[in-house]
Amino acid sequence: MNTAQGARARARIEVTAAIKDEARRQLAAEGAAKLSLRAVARELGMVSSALYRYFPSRDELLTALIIDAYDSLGESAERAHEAAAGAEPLDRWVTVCEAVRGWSLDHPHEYALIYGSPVPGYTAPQTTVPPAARVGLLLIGVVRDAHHTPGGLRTLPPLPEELRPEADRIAADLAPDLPPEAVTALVAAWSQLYGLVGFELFGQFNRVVEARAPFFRHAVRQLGWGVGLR
Amino acid sequence: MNTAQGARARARIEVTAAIKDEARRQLAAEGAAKLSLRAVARELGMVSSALYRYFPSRDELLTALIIDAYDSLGESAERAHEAAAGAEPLDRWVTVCEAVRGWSLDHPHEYALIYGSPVPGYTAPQTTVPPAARVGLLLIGVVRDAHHTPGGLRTLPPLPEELRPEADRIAADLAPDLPPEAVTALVAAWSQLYGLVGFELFGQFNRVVEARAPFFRHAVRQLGWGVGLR
DNA sequence: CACGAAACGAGAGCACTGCTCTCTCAACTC
DNA sequence: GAGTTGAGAGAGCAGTGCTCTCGTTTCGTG
Repeated sequence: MNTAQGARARARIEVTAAIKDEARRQLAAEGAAKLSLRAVARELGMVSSALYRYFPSRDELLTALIIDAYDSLGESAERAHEAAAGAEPLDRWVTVCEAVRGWSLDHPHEYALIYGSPVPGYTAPQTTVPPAARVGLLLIGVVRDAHHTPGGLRTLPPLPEELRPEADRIAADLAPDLPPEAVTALVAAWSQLYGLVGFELFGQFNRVVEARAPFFRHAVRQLGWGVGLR
Repeated sequence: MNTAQGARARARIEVTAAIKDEARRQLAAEGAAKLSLRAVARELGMVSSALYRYFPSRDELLTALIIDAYDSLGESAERAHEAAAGAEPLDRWVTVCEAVRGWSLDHPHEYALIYGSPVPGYTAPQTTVPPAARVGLLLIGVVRDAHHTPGGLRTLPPLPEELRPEADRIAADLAPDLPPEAVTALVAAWSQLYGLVGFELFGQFNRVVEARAPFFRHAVRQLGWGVGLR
């Protein structure tokens, strides 16, 4: 049904893609704040106003790039996970984390776009939620696999009283089959993973950590251990 | 010697402060990207070009704000630490972390300025390093105190072979009196703290974590436990 | 004290930005 | 084939960072 679309519709798809490609190029080269609609249009041989036929505003273009970035990151992580299919859960956990780190080092500006400060004045629409969840779901999957495997998860220390209801709620939302202690630890570890990546990427580790890959590997292994993997 | 400075010099100090204050106001209101030199000048009743007598560029203004932000955060954390002087190390650790979170929630745009994506194309000069280190030094201090206290630190799991030299180097740089396992865990925990804060601040926890304070408290307590505190 | 240097503020101007509006022309629909 | 819709061009608006020039004020020094 798509193949014999009108010439108009096909052109629209192509131009839209070309705009995103060029925008991504500029994003990679200069960062989000220097992404200029006019420059994109110029590079594509069009005039800036024509671009508004495809994206109603600069923010909408950025949203499109954000979604693509989440998907690109998610796909990287999922591929790495599949490639490690046979391994121990803890090793798969480390593999996924390293894929996140690798993608981030390869796409620093796109990382900044999705996990750095949200572009000021800009709040991401709901559309971005599912792609954004991919890495998280992957990590949940690793822990769930471990849980349903002989040996299972370590027993984690009990949650403090004040956190029990919240932990039950989070667990019910994300992974009802896992113990609340593990799900809570998982959410924390998920965010902490991005602390590690962000600090490396944004220079906070400069003159502090030199051998970044081994450091990262060790840190995320500890993180995995902390959610109950062995 | 400062009191009888020339009228010119005193005026310069005042105007410089006024510029920073107004810039901070705009930063808090709108975020870094919408901080406009012209708007600052306008608000102060000067013309934009006059502002360049005080800051050679917008980036330099931002740098000044970054340093102030680091200092403001550091001071918050230090004050909280002092207020908890008598407590157990682990409790002091949690207190410092909560002070970081509190300051960040109160100053989201300043947090974004220093720990979010670096303003694109911009790399912070060396001047920012000492203020940026304050929170880190505080955390090191807590762990060091614990180490030199009866009971001391937990014995941490041994480091992997590949990380030993790096861990020794980091420990020698930051805290030669602490075991390398602890210093390595400390650096990781330091970055992970900002993962937790950043995710809360930038909306990644929306519709996932609701009771943020208890969640955070628990997570950083685990973090402290992970560096050897008990 | 007076004079020249330095600091300061104002204003005009440049090149750039996101975005809007109007106009024309080609493609599609009925 | 006529009418509707979508695409691109161009001009224009308000805003940005930054530079340059030009009087004025202040200051250190001869």
